[in-house]
Amino acid sequence: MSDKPQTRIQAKNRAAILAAGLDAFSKYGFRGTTLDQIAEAAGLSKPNLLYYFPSKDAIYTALLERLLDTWLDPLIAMKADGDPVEEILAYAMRKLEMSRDYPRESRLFANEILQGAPHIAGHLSGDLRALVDEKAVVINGWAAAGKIAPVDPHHLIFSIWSLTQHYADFEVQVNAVLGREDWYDDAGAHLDALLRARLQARVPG
Amino acid sequence: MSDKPQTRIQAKNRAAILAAGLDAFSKYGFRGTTLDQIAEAAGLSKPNLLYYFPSKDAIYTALLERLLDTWLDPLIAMKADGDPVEEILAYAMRKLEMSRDYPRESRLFANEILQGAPHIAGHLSGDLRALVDEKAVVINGWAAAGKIAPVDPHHLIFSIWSLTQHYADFEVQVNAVLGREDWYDDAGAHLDALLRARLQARVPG
DNA sequence: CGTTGGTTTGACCAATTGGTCAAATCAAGA
DNA sequence: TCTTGATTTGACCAATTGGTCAAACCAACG
Repeated sequence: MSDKPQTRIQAKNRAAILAAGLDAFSKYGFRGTTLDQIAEAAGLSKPNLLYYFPSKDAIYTALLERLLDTWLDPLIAMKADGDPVEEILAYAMRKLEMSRDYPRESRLFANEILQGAPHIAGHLSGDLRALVDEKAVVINGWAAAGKIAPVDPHHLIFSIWSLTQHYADFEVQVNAVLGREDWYDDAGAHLDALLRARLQARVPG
Repeated sequence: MSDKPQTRIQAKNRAAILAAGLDAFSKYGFRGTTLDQIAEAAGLSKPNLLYYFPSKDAIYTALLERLLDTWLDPLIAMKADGDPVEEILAYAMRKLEMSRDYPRESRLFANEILQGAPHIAGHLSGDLRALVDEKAVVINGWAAAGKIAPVDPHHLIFSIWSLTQHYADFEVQVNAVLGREDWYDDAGAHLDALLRARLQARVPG
């Protein structure tokens, strides 16, 4: 994927288009987003927008690829040779940070999955599955060594995904129910206690 | 809300439209769904569809209202006079059952929230918030009485929402990562262990 | 059988959709 | 300054969108 040299104008406009596209696609999904919408938010005319990206699909695909490129980094960073509980907790906290710092990316991903993952189905059953399986082995090893309580590693990972992404994807609901928007620290503390209790549950016998 | 008398044909066609609409809206959201799409799936012509519902919005609204009508039932059913841990666990299991039995409804809700909850914002900060606050008092009471470990009740409820709805909203991803589709029982066992560990965590001191 | 009210449809509409294209404009280096 | 290539735009297009309407159809009851 060699980055072709870009003029300043290209860099600026492509960035503006991707930013506008992320805003729109993350809210309305691929089909619910229009080129005019993106063009206006990016401050460009529609033909001008299509000068930088050949099609609506190209914008969407570019955003998804950029996302997938970093989406798995927090899980990749969970290392077998660290302290098990702290490694898992640190992973959960990194995911929670991503929900705070990149909520639109999280919602873009959620939208894509809701629609049946038409653009990234292969990625899910390929890269993603392989990575999760690999980390499941690590978690199973920790459990076998008595470092954490026995746990289904796949569902543990699903739990971390759901608990953290919820704060980005359902942000509107969280804000409405809590009546405020400064709940991030509370969420982190709650998540920490929840996972810690499960991982350190005394094994009966 | 008096149900007007309906002919058999009306009942059948309205049901077919709502079913088709649920399919489409839950995948593609409001803006990403077309009337032609719904009409074809319902086996009706577009003008015929519009004979039963005055607009696309009316179909969507009808679905949302039908959903909200039962969406909170599991939480409402959580009673203060039961055994705390079992009440909370039973609530989580009811939500998980809803993810299994009504995944499209869950995705419809998720789509609405992702788009910023334009149709149900009032409901979120009204009914929903009131109900959650009410149950938070109950949970706080259980904690104060030493029946469960101290826990942030709002975030505990968010956790149950996210953990359970994840299996409906991200079903495609779960299937892809696990490589199979018969994971419901495992999910239930995992959820049970996770919440139980947290609720029964020994209070230090 | 005829009528009446519920049901269905083909034709149609204005607005919007994703996308094209040639012409015009602009920026910057020779 | 002139030129060249990058950038921008107005005009345009076919297809699709949500929605309308009058006419036709149909089921059932008197």
